[in-house]
Amino acid sequence: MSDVTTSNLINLFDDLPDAPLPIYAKLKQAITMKISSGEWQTNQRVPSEAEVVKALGVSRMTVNRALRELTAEGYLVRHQGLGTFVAEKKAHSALFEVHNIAEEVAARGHKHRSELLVLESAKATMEEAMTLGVRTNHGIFRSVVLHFENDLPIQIEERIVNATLAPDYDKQDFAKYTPYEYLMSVAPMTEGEHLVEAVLPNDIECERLQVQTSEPCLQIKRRTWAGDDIVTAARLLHPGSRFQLFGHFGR
Amino acid sequence: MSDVTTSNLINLFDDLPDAPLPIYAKLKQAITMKISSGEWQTNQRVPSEAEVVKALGVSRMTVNRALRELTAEGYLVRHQGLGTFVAEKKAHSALFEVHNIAEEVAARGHKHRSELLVLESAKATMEEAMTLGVRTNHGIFRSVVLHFENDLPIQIEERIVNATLAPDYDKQDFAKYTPYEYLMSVAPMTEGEHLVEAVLPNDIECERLQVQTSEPCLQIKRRTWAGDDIVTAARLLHPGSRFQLFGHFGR
DNA sequence: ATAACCAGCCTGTCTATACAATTAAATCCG
DNA sequence: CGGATTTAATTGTATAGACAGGCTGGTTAT
Repeated sequence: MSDVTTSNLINLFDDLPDAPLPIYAKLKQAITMKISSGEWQTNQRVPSEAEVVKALGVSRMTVNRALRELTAEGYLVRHQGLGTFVAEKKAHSALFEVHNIAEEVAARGHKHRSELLVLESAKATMEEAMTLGVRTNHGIFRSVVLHFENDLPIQIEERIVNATLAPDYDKQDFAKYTPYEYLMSVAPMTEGEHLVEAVLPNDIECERLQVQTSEPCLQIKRRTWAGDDIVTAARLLHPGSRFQLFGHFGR
Repeated sequence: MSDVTTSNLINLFDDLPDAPLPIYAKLKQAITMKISSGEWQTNQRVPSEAEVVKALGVSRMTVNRALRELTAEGYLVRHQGLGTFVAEKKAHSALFEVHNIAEEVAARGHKHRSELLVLESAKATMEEAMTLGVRTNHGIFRSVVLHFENDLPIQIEERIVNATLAPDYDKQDFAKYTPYEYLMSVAPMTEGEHLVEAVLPNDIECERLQVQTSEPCLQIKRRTWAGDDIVTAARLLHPGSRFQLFGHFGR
């Protein structure tokens, strides 16, 4: 882990908009800029509190607050006795939550229905096993459900399910309840991850969603945990012309 | 907003495992327990720093740290001159976290640079005024910035800014700092909303992003509040082949 | 040579004090 | 009565000082 020369300290406050910000905030801003500009690389050591105090003539508690908050925000990592370092990439940055499609449609006051296209019991391929965190040939279920909003296709839901954690998945009536609703009832989903992309649909997907080949679609890949186990992984495909993801943060 | 009796203070430290925790951490734990148990209701006023100091005999800075961190974590809301209150429940509202494209690129260990394409002062059209929640002809700034990751276009950032809230927006050097970084420094962004869609780029956008006309793009529309005012609205366009949104929920 | 020790650096926490900024209520005054 | 002003309460920030605890590297003792 390389060091940071003192020269980097001298201009920490340079070129900052002289907005009426508290000192600790200016310091935070100056440091995040050093990081995002690439001047301070991952795992590189950043100046110690004492060094900043000496260079900038501010109180150690002020420096401490800036570094502590940046650590809480994931920019820095601190080790007692060693120093402060630029953290590894912020993995979980943009976070959002997606609702159950049936709920969403209902919330808009529209009619929801769904068609079950595939429901089978199978053994996990290597790729599926990787996705679910199980061994190859572990028992899984595969399902494909097509969701409609006011009789227009709104989502293709491709899903694989860990059979150990939801053994009765293939006995459900998915015309009545969505797979999501059933899985929520059998396994308390405590954690999840999403991957959102814009993609072009293939021919089968075009037909199912009733869109042109050239129409961009919003694809959401989602994995859901119950405790340490992955319950299910889904790929949700929405026609771009009829679907938006809405999110809200703060208060 | 009702009050909290002093009796609630006396036993703040009771029933806590006497784990070797710092005082501020015990205080945080005691307060979150009061909230999650329902003893302290939403919008209810919680003891002031001075009251806790008097009741528990700890330093005000220690109490301040506990309350400040709980505020950052969304448990409390503080108003200078008024007091500290239990925050609204963090509902199942889909939440995103804002971040900065420059940071993201840097986090991946890649080089970020940006080109300022447009920066102008103007009067809000009716549509822009609606978006920003101001009157037509209210002063705004418009900017278009093209962001690169390792010299490949990764984002077109179209933005309008409320000139009243960020009067020096047009005097910034957006080759050095992103608009996001400047706006964060002048206005504490407390709230925001996102709209994510899959769209096809028009000809100008294709050229700027160096993609084919048929390539789907991920479009994020974002509005950001500081208190009750909308500071800025942005439209972010990413090439679908080079960009994914990643999210994580739960714990 | 090896082990034990220690000095120095660094972060983590706590305290006491001071002043600024904001808000609501109380007070004053015409 | 009503408007302007003052006051008290509360949070926000900054500072100086103190001590604890972890880590590293050099020194000393065996």
